[in-house]
Amino acid sequence: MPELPEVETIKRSLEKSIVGKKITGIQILLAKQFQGRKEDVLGAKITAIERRGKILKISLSSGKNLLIHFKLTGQLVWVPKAGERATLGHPIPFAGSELPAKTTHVIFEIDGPPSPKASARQGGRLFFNDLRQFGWIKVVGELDEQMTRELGNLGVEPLIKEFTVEKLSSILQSSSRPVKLVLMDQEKIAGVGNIYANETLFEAGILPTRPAKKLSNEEIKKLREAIVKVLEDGLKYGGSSAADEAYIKPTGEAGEYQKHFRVYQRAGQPCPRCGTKIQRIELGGRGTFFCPRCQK
DNA sequence: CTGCGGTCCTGAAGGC
DNA sequence: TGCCTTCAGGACCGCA
Repeated sequence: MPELPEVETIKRSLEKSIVGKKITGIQILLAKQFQGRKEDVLGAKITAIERRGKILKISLSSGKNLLIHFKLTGQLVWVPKAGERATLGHPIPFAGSELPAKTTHVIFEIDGPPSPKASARQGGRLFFNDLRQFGWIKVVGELDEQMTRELGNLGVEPLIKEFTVEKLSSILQSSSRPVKLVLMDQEKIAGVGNIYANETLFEAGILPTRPAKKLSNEEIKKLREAIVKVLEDGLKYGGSSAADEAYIKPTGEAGEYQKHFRVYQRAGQPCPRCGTKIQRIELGGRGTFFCPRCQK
């Protein structure tokens, strides 16, 4: 499921392939997943791509932005126009299957400007696929009501310097909820979901059920380092494409971070550190994995 | 503030 | 074989 490292990977990939190009067409195959007016998007140039928490923001020359939330199974796949693909040696689209797929719900047609550089002018199609249909694309203006609703309440970005021990400490001290739920609260820390919360707590040696405000200063310090390390690892491996996950990069390639899971979806298997069986419990309705010996 | 259950949705897995 | 039930999960909503 796209969390911070996955969305950041998507962002970096699309920056290379579609920034500077123009949206020349949109096909909306499932209306509920595209909220806004087509006219605000058609004919606009893509000027920038950013990420805030788990949300992707595509800025347009029209002054509007496309906000995209992938939720559990959303994907963006970029397929350059046939013919030019061979020239670039582009990887296989959509893990080998045909697009549009049954799960394709929105298609953007994108053309590049005249340019001496092949990759800069190459047009193609950007497919928004979403098996579970929980994701969404919203057209919003800078600082408008929708934009504020979606982005305004997000918490601190964990990979910027403002995410200090003091900041994390104040976040944790304000809640008696289990620390894992606080890590996953988007209004506290933006971008951490179930996978990275589980892996982070293993890395820090802290039980997911511990009341947030009861962590010691030493534990808070370790937790901050663990959050940063685990998210950066996720990013290094291009995100995680686990067995039950739909995440792929816009090139159609899988991420590799699932090969480095130490607790997530490893119930019953030995802890990589001490060999004790990894346990699974439910916390806030989510599968929660931990080593009962390494995590205190 | 906190937790709980329901909602959206589909494919996989399990039961018989 | 085939039908039926159960379940996972990000974010949100109503309720206790």
